[in-house]
Amino acid sequence: MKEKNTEAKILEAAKAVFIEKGKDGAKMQAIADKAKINKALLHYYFRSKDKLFNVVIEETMFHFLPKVEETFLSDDNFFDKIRKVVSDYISLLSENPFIPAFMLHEINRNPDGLFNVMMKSGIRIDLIFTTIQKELQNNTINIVSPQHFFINLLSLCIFPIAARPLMQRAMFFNDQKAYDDFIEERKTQTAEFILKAIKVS
Amino acid sequence: MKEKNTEAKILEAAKAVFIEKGKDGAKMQAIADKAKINKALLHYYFRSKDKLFNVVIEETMFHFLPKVEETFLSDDNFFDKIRKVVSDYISLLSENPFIPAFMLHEINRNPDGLFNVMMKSGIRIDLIFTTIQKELQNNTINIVSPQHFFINLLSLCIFPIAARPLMQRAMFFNDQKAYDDFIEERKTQTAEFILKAIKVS
DNA sequence: AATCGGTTTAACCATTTGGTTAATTAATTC
DNA sequence: GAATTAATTAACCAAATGGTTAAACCGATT
Repeated sequence: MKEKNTEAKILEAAKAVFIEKGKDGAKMQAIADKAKINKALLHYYFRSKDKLFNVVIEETMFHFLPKVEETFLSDDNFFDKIRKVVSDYISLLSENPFIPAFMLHEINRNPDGLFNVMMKSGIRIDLIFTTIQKELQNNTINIVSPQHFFINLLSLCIFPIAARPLMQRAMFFNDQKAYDDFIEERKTQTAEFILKAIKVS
Repeated sequence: MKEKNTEAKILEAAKAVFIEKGKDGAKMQAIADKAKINKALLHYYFRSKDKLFNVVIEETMFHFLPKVEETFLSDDNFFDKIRKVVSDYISLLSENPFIPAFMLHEINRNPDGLFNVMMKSGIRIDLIFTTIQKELQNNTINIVSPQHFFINLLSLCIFPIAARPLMQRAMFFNDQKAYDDFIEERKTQTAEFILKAIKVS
């Protein structure tokens, strides 16, 4: 039989189920169903739920972590970098709307495990801070610290996607398109909000 | 026996366990152990896991939702209101560090259920928007819309607590006190960041 | 076509888990 | 203080769930 790559089919299904339901809420049977295979095949390929989940976590981190660093280390104008990183990151997350809440849940469920994976990803958060620090010394921006600035940026990009299901209901009468438009606006407005807050006056 | 109020003891334990582990990760036995009672007593008082969880959700929402509205509807100067709501909300959340990620997870797990509870809480988000809108018409602030402004404010308060376990490791070498200080700074700096971003220039 | 290795499945197993029952103990009422 | 009601527990149950096993299947090799 072997119509396609079974392992890839399983991983795709596992990602979808784990990210939507969380590790505890996800059932191996549900993953098998989604991949249209027998449950025993899951264990044939990945041994255990823990092992499978770890692979999902690693692939997810490798997929979503580097984007920020990448843009920050380019040699664009600093303000344009902010515009780009905000827009790109909001785009990426809004196409994967369960990722933010999933990751935040996992951050609290197993912080050490996540942090180890993050280290393995080779991301260099200190390089981002250095870039910001340099800009700070050039007197083009006015911020308290690179850490505050960076967290502010992440907050404004990630939270509106993580909280979407409630915010869409509470602010837009559960109008899907209204929130889509809202997110679309945020791709530019969030950067302008940040820039106004940090520009030297 | 009946040393204290058993029902309250159970609820306290249930809150702690549910909020730390999430609905799926929480086990009834763990709640019983934490409350130091027999598992059957849980069902004697609350019938089922679902029922118990609903009570926890309701109490949690009633505890954490109204604070924002309260401050916003006071008749302080608008800028002082922002300073106060930001400081108070960051304080409240940092004393209950699992709440943000728990709520965000729940928002995605069961948005309709959560929204219904929110409605029952009597919170009037539209009144907050009206307050902001009025300020907008008085030309004292420069924002895109009350919705953007409100989400920005929530993002900057909530995300840094929700992501703390990872951020503390990634940014401060897992130094507890360093992150405590960081949060303490945010109580004032976040408001100033927002104010700079919205003040008419 | 017989065989051999990797792949897939149906059936099964052991543990965990939410929930129940029947009996015991503590309070309350008469 | 006996009778009645409420609170609490140990033991048990059934379903769900992660994981295993042995057999079947399939494609390639000889």
